[in-house]
Amino acid sequence: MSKSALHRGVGVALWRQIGDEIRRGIGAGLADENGRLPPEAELAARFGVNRHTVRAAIAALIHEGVLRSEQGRGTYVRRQKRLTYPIGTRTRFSAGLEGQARDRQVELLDHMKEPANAVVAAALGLGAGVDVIRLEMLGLADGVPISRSTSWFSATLFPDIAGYVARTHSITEALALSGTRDYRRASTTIEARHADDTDTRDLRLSPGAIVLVARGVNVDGNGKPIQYSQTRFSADRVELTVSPA
Amino acid sequence: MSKSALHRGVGVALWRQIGDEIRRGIGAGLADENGRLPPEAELAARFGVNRHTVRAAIAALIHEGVLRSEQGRGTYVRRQKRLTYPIGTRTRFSAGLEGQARDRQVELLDHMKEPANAVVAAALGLGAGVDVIRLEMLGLADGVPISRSTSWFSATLFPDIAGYVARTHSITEALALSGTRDYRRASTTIEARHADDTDTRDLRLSPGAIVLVARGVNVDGNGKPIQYSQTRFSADRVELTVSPA
DNA sequence: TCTAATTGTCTAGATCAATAGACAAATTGA
DNA sequence: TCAATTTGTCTATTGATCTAGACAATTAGA
Repeated sequence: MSKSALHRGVGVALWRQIGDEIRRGIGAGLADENGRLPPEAELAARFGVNRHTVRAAIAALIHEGVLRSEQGRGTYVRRQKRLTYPIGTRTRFSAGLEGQARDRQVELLDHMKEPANAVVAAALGLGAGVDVIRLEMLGLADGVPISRSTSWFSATLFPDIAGYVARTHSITEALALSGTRDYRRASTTIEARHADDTDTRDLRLSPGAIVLVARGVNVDGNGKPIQYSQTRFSADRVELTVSPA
Repeated sequence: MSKSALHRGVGVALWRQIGDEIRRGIGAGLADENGRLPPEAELAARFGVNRHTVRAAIAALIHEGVLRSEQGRGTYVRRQKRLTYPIGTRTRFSAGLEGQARDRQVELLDHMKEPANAVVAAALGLGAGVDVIRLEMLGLADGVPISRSTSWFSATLFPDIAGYVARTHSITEALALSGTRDYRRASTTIEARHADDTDTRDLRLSPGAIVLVARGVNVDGNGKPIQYSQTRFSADRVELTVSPA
């Protein structure tokens, strides 16, 4: 839409700005039909910088897993399109990405029982300090980390949720095994911020990258809150769709 | 939640990382009840950098209008809380921010008639190349730019929309004057990216800042598309809430 | 009024970012 | 096989960023 120029002396190195620009350009026709980027010399001319500066940008994107380059041939994009993740009343990780990635999977990184803090207690409608179970999860599409979420469940109602998730790799199935066959999204809040340490590690991002943060509550058929979760998405790999009804 | 450490040699200057960190810390208890930040020396110690580096970060935030500092007294936050902007079927700019800001206003920056491109035509259900009216608008809360939007309307159905918006400073009223008394949001897509030139100028951001981009279609009572819009929010000043139903 | 706390300004040196140029190494197609 | 294209590596130089230290200016409180 607007051709964002580079800014010097604003605390962001040119190679990083160019890297962000290239990432954005991918999917907007920067690469050709084979996913091949223009040669370094041409990019340098287009951005009005030295080739070494473009090379630094490309090196960073290669490190992130966005690009891959071959001597004598050129530099190629690893994945062309951004995923679209639906946010609606009936969001399920795997079903939402169907048709966009061959392999979709939820991995349980960690789980623990802990007393609910004020926010979690309020969201789940529990008294403060009541025991809840916290799950740390990673969502993957074709082996690439897409989302990193933290969820809380009542320890009384879902004592075995962690085991079920570990076994089935699915929240929907784990809830079904716990006796909750249906659930829906009651509310979602979305914000954006720079990636922090946890994000860069788990989502394989570089510092300065953007994460979308979605916080929300899932309720059962009777409207009773069963899950509070906070999910971080890589803004480079995902966009969110708010589906009506 | 996680104490994000600083990263050296990653293309983002320390003073900018610290600036982002301070911005995030505001509203998470970094400033005291009077909006006063810890002294520079303490911040420098906390981040493990020289005081001059913290000063560079603060200088940038002062330039952005986030902070204000007084010699001998300390450094203060200008606005403590982030606004919450609701995204739902019945989103209206002014009503959505009611109670969060005293003064809310929509300003028409520019308008023109132009042939619809493929995306706009598809969204509005028009043939490609049919004339549409494009409005460039700025949303303000208490004089601070909050959102920057571009909207398209059918030129046949809403020939005078620009004049009505300029006069009433309200989309809802301009549509009513055009004969459309009710409308609702059919779909919204949300993504996050770094601010580009237009964003930094109109929303008074610094490069490297984050914008939330919401794209969506409003339809009238019969489900007929009447407005396609693309709105950019400053992620530092706004969070989005997805309201159900 | 004096002192402590705090922000503002200056100087000097060390490290990182960007430019410039040259040439090597690999690939492709004539 | 040869030439053109493209990525990979090296050296050297200039400007931006970060550190270190010292001291001035302003404010608030004892």
